[in-house]
Amino acid sequence: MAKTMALAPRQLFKLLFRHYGPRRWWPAKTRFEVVVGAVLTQQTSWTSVEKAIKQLKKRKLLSPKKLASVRLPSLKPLIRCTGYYNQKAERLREVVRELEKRGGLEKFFNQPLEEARKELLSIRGIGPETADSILLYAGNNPVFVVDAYTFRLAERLPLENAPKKTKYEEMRAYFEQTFEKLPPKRRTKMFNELHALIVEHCKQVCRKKPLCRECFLKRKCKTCRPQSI
DNA sequence: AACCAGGAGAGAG
DNA sequence: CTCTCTCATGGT
Repeated sequence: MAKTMALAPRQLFKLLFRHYGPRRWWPAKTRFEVVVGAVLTQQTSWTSVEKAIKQLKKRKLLSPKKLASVRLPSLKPLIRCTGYYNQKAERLREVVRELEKRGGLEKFFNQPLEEARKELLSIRGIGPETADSILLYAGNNPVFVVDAYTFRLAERLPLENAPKKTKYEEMRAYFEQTFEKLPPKRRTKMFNELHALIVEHCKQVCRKKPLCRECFLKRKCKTCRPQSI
């Protein structure tokens, strides 16, 4: 009976946090690095992005000014390891240019949240997930980031009353609503951890260490089934 | 050796 | 609005 019960987002957070502990995201030193990483990590593993970031640092290109004016032939080989490097080189530079045009990140986040989101989404190379990643992890705004893992988890757990796949905005609203009574600072911290926890969990259960539903819920199960969450 | 990775954009219907 | 294709390298 208990194993067919749908889970609420709060419970999900509790279980994941208890199991994995704080994630300390985003793995970057500056807000600008968050932006660069957010673009490069699209459909790509983070380890590849780390290599690319390292390369950019080595070439002293990891700054708004430099990246805004770099020539594509110089940029492409450095981020080649992240895949889609032709697109990403062009789009990454464009993203940096657009943000510089608006006076830099400091000034950019000094505006209403919805305005910032709208502007981010208007830039080529920034879709909903990347925009929200930047808003949350670079701007410390109380925004929940939805990714492919989130949809998968919501469907397979399942999460109670969760929206269907492909409905990004609905899923984001679903998570944000469940914590709406908390103060903004607290929400920011929650969303920061929850998204990172979902990523960590799915990376493990979907590839390396299969963890069945029983394990997930109770952390003690002798009959792990193949269908991991 | 297939399959997936912390997506996004463009085009078709 | 909802599919479907494309972009591409790197790890399991």
